[in-house]
Amino acid sequence: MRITQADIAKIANVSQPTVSRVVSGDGRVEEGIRQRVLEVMRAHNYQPDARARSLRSKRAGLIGLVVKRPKGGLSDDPFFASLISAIMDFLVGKPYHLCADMTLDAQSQVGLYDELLRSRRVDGLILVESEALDERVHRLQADHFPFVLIGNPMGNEAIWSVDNDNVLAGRIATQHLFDQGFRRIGFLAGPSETTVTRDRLEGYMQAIRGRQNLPLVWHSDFGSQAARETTRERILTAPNVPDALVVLDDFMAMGAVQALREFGATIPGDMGLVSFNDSAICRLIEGGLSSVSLNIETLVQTACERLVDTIEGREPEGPRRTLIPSALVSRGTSQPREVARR
Amino acid sequence: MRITQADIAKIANVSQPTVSRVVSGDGRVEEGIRQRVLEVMRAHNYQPDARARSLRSKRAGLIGLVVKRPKGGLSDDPFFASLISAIMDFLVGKPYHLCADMTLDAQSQVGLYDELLRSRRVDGLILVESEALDERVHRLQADHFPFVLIGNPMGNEAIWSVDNDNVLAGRIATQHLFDQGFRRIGFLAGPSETTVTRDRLEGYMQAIRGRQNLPLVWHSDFGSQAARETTRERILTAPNVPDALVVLDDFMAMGAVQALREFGATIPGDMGLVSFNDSAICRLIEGGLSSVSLNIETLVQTACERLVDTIEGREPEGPRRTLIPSALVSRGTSQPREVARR
DNA sequence: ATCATGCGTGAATACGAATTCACAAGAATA
DNA sequence: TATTCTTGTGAATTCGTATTCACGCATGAT
Repeated sequence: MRITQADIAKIANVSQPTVSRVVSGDGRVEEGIRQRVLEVMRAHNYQPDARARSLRSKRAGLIGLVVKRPKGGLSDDPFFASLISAIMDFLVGKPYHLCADMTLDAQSQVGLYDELLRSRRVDGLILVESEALDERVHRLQADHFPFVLIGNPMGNEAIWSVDNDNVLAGRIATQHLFDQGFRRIGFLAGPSETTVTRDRLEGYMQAIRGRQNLPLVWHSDFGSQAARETTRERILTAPNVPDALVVLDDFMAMGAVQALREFGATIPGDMGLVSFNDSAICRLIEGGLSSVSLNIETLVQTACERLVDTIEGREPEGPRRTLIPSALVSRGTSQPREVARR
Repeated sequence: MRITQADIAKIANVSQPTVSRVVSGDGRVEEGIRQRVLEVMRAHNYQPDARARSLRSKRAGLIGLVVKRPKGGLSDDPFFASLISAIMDFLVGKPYHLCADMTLDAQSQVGLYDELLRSRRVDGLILVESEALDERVHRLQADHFPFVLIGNPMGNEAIWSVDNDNVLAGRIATQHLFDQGFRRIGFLAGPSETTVTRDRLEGYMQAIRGRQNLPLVWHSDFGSQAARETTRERILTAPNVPDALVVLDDFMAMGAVQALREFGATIPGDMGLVSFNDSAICRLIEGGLSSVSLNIETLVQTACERLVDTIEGREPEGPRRTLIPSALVSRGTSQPREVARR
């Protein structure tokens, strides 16, 4: 049998509301009584019931995270791991817990939407989506439900959203290679329909403007093996082989590294490399892989602060659309050619 | 203003309990009335309130996951990523959501325990801990709270627990190297006080029994760089250099690969390698890194099924302590020496 | 015809805490 | 002394749903 406020009240010879006042720190309780109640609570190891509390006070203390991925599609995704890790970090000590859900298809999306939001299970939602074209978003807006999008809102300025500034990241990566003395810079991209490819490629295009006449772009599937094959069969055999590559992510870059090694090319002597994400694998090769770090902590912190502000009725600071700048971590694969050659 | 069962009842000209019965699928409602109520519910877009429901019916529909890690300590941990991903996979379509929390220290542990369990926020708990010496575990047992441990219960047979069979994994890895023709097999381990090191080392010891007189064990810190230094400075300079290494995890193995390459040694010609976890990085080197796969899906599925059974009042099948067998994924670093040499 | 049975329904209550409201007792003011 | 104004407290109500209980009606058995 559970100890309730009513039980505590009876034992301490006060009324249940008084116990409630003590629990929630309402000042209007005489010090003597307060102490007595606290004592009884401690003695009986009382713990308030979150459900009853939330039913009455309209605060669930839960923040939902919804990710749309195929089954098993998260385990190898370092972005997701960092994301959820950063959210959990952020929430430590705050009066919210993380409620994480995955959906497979549009069908279960809507179900989850009802299940999580309209049933008032969570106070707000973090949506992770590369593009916010979803019907959900409209429903969320129509219902005035607090939510923040991590990803691209497709120009919808009414949505609170946070994203990595992938255009900037692409520019930084390319610019860095120019600065290090590389002159024919190529881009090893992912599938052209993905936002991340589009954005980083856009940054690359901006950076080469005026410095390199011809963009050198190759599209490949994700993953190190696909990138390795593309590098071997299409980049290294191209009529105009670049002297440096911006690669869409660390895994693909590692594939490129393999292909270059097999070919007998030195890095960065024959080919400079910069990739994105700055994941743990960047340190797995001699000298390290230069990579543009995504600053996921800041991204998550910004998103969470916006969301919590919205939930708690404050107007969040800053613009609705926030882009988190990236910073390059320069390692061996982008050292100046002179240095690399001596 | 929210639509409640009472509202629906009034509109459909029935009583609130009848609406409740329709919602929860209680059969004892006349078909005509049921249809009318359903119609009104649809027309007004009714969604039950999870909080009220759970207050009354004692079911939160949440499963808690508690991980003890330092701040930021999850983002680079592929085990954790697979774990949480597998849990989310498992829960898709089931009447439970995942509530994930991280604690930093023993202090916040207890707070979280109160916050999650005793406040009845979650129905059950998944504890991820290498060793269950925690005070929490005793409290969980004392309170008869449904929970399952992922990790080592330290011989406590009263606890439902699931773990990778790391002893078996260590044996498999070592055995495999013997089978491939290696004869002086070393073990590059992590810090000796960690359970994972102890268990896999135990498997190694079992496997070399009778086949190799002397165990060859080196302890190192976690991470590729520490492993690389250990390999370079202590293994490759040892009086008795092994011809193959079992390495505690993929990252450390990649460090060993680096050291071997710098040394000019070929893999597996001069040194065979097998590691553990079978993470994505195994495919980042030419030929691939042989690794013992942990089968986290099965582990998580077993743990979750046990937990859900316990929550729903059924006695879970199988033994309290379950060990999930691992399977070796053989790749280039453990190819037979003859093959490697021709 | 009579009585046990079963079914569908609504009134009432439970779940546990927060909040509203009214009402004491005491202090401060006129 | 009579009248406000505090201040602290408890009775009652609220949140939205599930459950218990009792009642009325119809069915079937006797």
